[in-house]
Amino acid sequence: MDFNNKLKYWYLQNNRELPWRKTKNPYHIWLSEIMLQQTRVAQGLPYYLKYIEAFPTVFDLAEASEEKVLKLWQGLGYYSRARNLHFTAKYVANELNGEFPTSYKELLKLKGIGDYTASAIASICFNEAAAVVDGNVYRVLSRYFGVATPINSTKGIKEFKELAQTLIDLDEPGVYNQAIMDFGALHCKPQKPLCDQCHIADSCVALEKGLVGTLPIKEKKIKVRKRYFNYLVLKTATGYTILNERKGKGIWQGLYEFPLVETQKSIETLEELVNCEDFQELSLNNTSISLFNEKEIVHKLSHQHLYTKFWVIELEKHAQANISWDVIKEYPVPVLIDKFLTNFQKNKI
DNA sequence: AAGGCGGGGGC
DNA sequence: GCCCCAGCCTT
Repeated sequence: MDFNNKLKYWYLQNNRELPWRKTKNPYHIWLSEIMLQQTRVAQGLPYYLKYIEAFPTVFDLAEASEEKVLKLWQGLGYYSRARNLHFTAKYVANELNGEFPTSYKELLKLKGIGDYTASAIASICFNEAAAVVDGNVYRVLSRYFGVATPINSTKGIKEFKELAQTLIDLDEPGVYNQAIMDFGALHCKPQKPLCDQCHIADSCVALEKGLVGTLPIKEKKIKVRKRYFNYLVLKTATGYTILNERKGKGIWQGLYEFPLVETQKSIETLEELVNCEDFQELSLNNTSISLFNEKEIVHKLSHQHLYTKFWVIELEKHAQANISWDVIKEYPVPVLIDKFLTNFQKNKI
C-alpha cells in the first residue's frame, strides 16, 4: 500500500468524530479551520459550537458587531483571527453573494486565509488536491522520511510543502489531509508517540535511526518579555467604571481593559503609583485606593509575562466613568481581566 | 527573514 | 519551567 492509502486506512478506524467532519459547507469548514489555527481541537470545539449557533450563516456573521464577534472569541486567543474572520465574512457576504471561492488560489486571497487554510478548504469542500502542512504534517513527514530541515526555515517550509504535495491522495484529497493530521495528533504525537503499535513503523526513517525524539527540528526560540501592569478599577458611587479599548498593534487589539498604568518594574507602594504620569492624567482626587491582589498575578502569554496588580479606586463620580458594572460582562476582555472580574464580583457578594 | 500574536495542556 | 497546538500577518 502507498503511504496515502496506509494513512487513510488508519483514519478509517481511528478518526475523531468532530462536528465539522459531517459537512462540506465551506462556511463551516472555514470557521473550524480558522479556530483551529495554533489551537488544539479540544480548546476550539466549544467555540465552534457557539459560533454556529450564534451565526448560522456567513450573512449572520457579517451583520454582527465586531464586539459580539470578539466577545464570542474571548479566551481563544490570537484575536486577529476573529477580526480577520469578521472582515472576510463581510467580504464574502457582500461582495461574493455569500459564496466562498472554490479554489486554493482564490481562497488564498481572503484575509486570514494562508497556505494551510486555503488547502484545507479547497481539499475538503471542493476536492482539490492541495496538500495541507500544519504542525502535525511537519512532524509525521519529518519523522517518516527522516527530513531534518528546520520546519520554520524558508527552505523547510518549501521542502515540506513540496513533499506533502507529492504524497496527496488524488481521489480523496480532503480525507487524506485530515487523515495525516489526525495521525499526527493522535498517534505520531510530539511526546511519547505510539511507535510500538504503529502500522507504518517498518518504513519510518526516524524510528530506524533513533531520531523520533529529535525530529522535527525547529530553530529559533522565542524570547519572553516581562511587563508590569497596574489596572485602575474605578467604582463610582453610582456604579460606573472606565473601560478602554486596546488600539494599535500590540496584544489584545480590540479588547477592553481598565485604565492601564504600565511601568518598567513592579510598583510596590501607593505613592509610586500615584506619581505615575498615566495615573495623574485621570485626575483622581478624594479617592480611596486599595490593592486588590496582594500577590502579583502573573499572566503568561507565549511571548510576554504580565506581572499585574489591580488597584480598586472608590470615588463619588468621574467624568469618564460611563460603563455600568451591570453590563461589564458584555464587553470582550482578555482572560486576565475576565478572571479578575470573576474574583472581584464573587468577593463582593 | 524575523518577529509578533493567546491561552491552555502535557510533562 | 519548556514545548506544542489543523498559522497568519506585518515589517
